[in-house]
Amino acid sequence: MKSKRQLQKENTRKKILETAYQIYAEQGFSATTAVIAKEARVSHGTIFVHFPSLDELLCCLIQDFGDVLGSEIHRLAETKDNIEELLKAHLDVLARYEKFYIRLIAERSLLPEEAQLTFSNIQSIAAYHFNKVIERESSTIKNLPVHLLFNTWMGLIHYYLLNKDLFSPDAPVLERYGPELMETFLELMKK
Amino acid sequence: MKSKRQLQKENTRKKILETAYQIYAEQGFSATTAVIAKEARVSHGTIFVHFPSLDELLCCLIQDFGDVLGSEIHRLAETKDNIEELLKAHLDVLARYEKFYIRLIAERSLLPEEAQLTFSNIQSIAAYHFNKVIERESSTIKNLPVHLLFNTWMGLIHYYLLNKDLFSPDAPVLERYGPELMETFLELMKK
Amino acid sequence: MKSKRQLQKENTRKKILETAYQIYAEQGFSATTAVIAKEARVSHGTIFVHFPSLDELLCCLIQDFGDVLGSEIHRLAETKDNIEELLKAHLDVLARYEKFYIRLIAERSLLPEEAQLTFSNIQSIAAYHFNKVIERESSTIKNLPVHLLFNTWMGLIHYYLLNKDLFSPDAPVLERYGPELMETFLELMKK
Amino acid sequence: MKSKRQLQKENTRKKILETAYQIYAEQGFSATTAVIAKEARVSHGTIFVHFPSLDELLCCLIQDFGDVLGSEIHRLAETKDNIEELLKAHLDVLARYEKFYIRLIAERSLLPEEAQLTFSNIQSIAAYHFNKVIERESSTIKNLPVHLLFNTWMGLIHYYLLNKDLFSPDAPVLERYGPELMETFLELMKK
DNA sequence: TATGAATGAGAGTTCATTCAT
DNA sequence: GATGAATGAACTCTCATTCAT
Repeated sequence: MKSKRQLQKENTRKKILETAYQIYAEQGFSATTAVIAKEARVSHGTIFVHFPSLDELLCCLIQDFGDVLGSEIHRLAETKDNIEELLKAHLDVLARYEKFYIRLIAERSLLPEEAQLTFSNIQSIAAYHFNKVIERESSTIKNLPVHLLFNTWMGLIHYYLLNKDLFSPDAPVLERYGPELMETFLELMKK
Repeated sequence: MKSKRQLQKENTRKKILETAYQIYAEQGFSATTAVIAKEARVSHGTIFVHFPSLDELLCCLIQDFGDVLGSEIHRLAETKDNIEELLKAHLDVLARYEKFYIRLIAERSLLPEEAQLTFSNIQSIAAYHFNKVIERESSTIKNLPVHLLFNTWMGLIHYYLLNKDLFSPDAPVLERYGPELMETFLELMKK
Repeated sequence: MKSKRQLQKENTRKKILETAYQIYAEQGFSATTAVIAKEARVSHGTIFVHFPSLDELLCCLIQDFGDVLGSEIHRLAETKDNIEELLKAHLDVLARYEKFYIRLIAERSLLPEEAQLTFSNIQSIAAYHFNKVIERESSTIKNLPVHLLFNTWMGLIHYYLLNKDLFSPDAPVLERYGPELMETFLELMKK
Repeated sequence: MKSKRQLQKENTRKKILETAYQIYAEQGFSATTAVIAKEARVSHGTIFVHFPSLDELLCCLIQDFGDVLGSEIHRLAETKDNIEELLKAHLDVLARYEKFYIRLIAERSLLPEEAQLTFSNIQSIAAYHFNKVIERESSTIKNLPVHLLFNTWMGLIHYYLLNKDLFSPDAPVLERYGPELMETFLELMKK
């Protein structure tokens, strides 16, 4: 059982991470620690009590995000045994975190290297499930290296995410274009 | 006829733009105006004589870049009447400007909104030629909306460009993976 | 008779002072209260339970140090009745606390004024014994005001202590140069 | 011939150094760059236009100071051929820069290492002249290693400088005690 | 036209101190 | 009495922009 103090500390840390998540999703990764602190209603110094540096905060945040995203993809993907459902699940998960995910892929170069790696690892979970399902359905799918199929899929959805302002400035992109993208990709893969 | 002064001025402006292009290609768009001025061998203030603000410089630079890229694509694409050659031409052009182009798509969020739009317009030229060729070859190509085919192609190559550090940290990505990407895409499109 | 709580409290206080002594000896007086607390295995706040402010801690520490040093000098000096043995005793005592003593004279300006005064008072004990012995041996010693002789001696050893990094970066200075300094000083005083 | 711009720049740099000199002399080396900027009537950023970092400012300042002090000592010492005059000259020079010199020897440990070395080198100039004169007068001086004589002298005056608050809180120490110290030291050296 | 020294708002980070637990 | 999370003022340093020359 946790003491009140421990709970409060965890709360503050969580609050900072959640606020950072929102602020970054909204303003991008050039948002300042001062803004995050203000929005989280903690003092500026408090951020550095919980995270020794901005880079550390970013790493933790993205690590956490990666864990959540990865495990959600994993959980949903596990029960899917056809490619269509898998892609749908993938889109569903990304749609839920769309705003932040866009910032992540759009501003990756601003992030500390460690965070970049962390994020890179997320992809491999999706790739793993993709692989598994593709192999099973290989008879109806064009004979191409799996990784190229996967990268085409990733490229397609990232392209729409990165160009959200063109495709769907106000509403979430994946909500609007997800089905279309899926159908396109399925049709392309088909023998 | 231009006075000597005017020529000199144009020269300086050009020098700044060229240097900015190189510096940004090398260091990304967080490079400072001071660095650009130094490398261009002009004073720091001179930059602001020619461009009222950094954002203006970025807009002009990307405008210029867009014009060059657009017209090069246009020039090469005009003579191509099959999809394969067109894609090859597209890759060739992008390969020539790879470093800067990557920065552009990777750090687009750092750019002023106007520059983002400017750049967006570039795509339409490629799209136009893509459209034209696809329609001609529609008999052998899967029956999908052309813009989705185009976006799949763009997504694929952008995905490799954006993840250059993973796919080809040292050598240019398009040089190494271009053919493979093209073949993949052609195979996918095929009926 | 003391309650358990009182004993505990005294213990903690002592622990803090001892740790502070070691940390300051090692790192100088710019060491932070957080470091001291950590090393003393008490919470950061505990320091301020025992000492209302950092300055107060410093004053107590230096007061205590002064008391120990003063009484040690006094104890040893009391039994010495010739100048040579007195100086030797003085050096011996200082050698035992060399590291901290150096910090004290080297970083005196960082200390609260009160601590500076406290420390100043230490000197007078040495001066007192010096005086006494000198007067007894005045026949063989140059006819100079005693305080000037004493200050010359203090100056000489402080000079070596303050420039330890030049004279003896690794080994204790007084161990290495003490005898030499003593001989020099004795020879200088001699008629 | 220098342009107005160059003169102005040099002026600002000089102003910053002079102000830093005064502020440090008055408040010690923990004075902040903001205070120096304010007192020098330049913006805070200007300091970093002229000196890339605080450490660099300190190094330049102490370098400059060392050069001035060293050459003054050298100039005055050159024409002196007896020890008495030499010591008087030494005291005269130090007296002129007393406040800053005290900070330098009192807070040496706060300075960047490079500055510490710079300062150390200053001493050797005094030592050189001391050596030369002592050798000439060796017949009347006690037979002791010259460096020990020199260090005794340095120790003596540094001791009075470092304890200015005890010996002469208001008036300059060397003005008040210089002659006395000199006489004492001469008497001690005498055979 | 070109210069570059000067500006100043704002960045991340540190740390003695407080106070609810 | 002891805790340690939270505070916030103060620190050094950055950089697009200005303007007298």
